[in-house]
Amino acid sequence: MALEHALLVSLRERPGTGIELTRRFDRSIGFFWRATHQQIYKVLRRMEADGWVAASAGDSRRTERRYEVTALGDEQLRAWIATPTPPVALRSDLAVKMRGASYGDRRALLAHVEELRAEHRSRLAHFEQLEREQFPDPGSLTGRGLDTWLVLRGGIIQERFWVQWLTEYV
Amino acid sequence: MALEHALLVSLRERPGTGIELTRRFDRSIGFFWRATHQQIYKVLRRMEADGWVAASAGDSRRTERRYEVTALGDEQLRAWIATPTPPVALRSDLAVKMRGASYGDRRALLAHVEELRAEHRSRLAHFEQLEREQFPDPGSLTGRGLDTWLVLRGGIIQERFWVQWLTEYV
DNA sequence: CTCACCCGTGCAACTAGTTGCACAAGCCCC
DNA sequence: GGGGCTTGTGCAACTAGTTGCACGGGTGAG
Repeated sequence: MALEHALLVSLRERPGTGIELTRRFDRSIGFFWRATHQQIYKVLRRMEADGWVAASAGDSRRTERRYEVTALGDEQLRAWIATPTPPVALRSDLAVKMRGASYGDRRALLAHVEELRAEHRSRLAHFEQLEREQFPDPGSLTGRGLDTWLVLRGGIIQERFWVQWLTEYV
Repeated sequence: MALEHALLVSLRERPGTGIELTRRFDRSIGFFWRATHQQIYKVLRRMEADGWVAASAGDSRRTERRYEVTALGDEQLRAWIATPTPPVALRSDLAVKMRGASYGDRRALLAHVEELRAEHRSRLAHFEQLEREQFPDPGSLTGRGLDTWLVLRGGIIQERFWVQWLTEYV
């Protein structure tokens, strides 16, 4: 149920249209919450109906709708952030395959693991580069900048988890 | 779509009833794929209809149904393990909350993070104990034992990821 | 100018998973 | 040996997310 709230966070930072939100999700929050544009449009409509966000006509096209957070939406976000979060487990097809390797083609699985490891390596490198470029001095951060950095750190550490695990595997 | 296949893996190791599978999911595979008993019963019925598994009457109660993998199910599992796996991202409410901390009660969030960190710490300790007890000499493992150990390693490394990240946070 | 293509929005149908509850069989205690 | 409790199976209703497609309004090439 976090998609609504992820959208609220994004819209609090800056109002935007459906497609803009979709693109913002390709970075930062998107490390930890992925969504298709269809899902985002659907949820935005519902949030509008519930009064969490308000839409205004955009300027570039007739059909464009620019959303911003209402007072109610703000309150909802605040309340949600205050509720405790149960720890969620990662769902990984790959882990299931590893566990069942005896019942399939072990050699082929190893090749896939190798590929995935390369992919995670390059994502890790990408994230680390982002960190160097955008947060050269993390010690001085506060407020939203700090929050963004901490989530990026989560992305980096997560990629390290993958690289380390898959390296043990191969 | 991995639940079917996770059940196949579990049933290949040993035939079992719905409730037994539910309990097996509380460990090992369950680190990476959690499911409620309702979901498991539903999927077992579908798999039976599709001919992936066969049910026989259990001994302890009239209604008990003991499932085992058919030749077709085995083939499906083998084929699935051979298909490449797209990398899936972790979905984390907590990350969204961290990212939106400016718009809520930062102090309360920190307290929750602290709690979750303690929980991950204790799970990590539990997993490490399992490893010591059940795999005193990992170097000598092969086949299914090796697979089980490697997945447990994934669970351990994942918990370390959480502890590390949340420690950076607080 | 206009036609072909692209882009942003969105609907429809489907699948996966969750929540809440029901029911029957065994068990356990008096 | 009967009444309440627990356990295993499962249905029903709902929510979240995915996949595939449609449509209308620009935009740019000829």
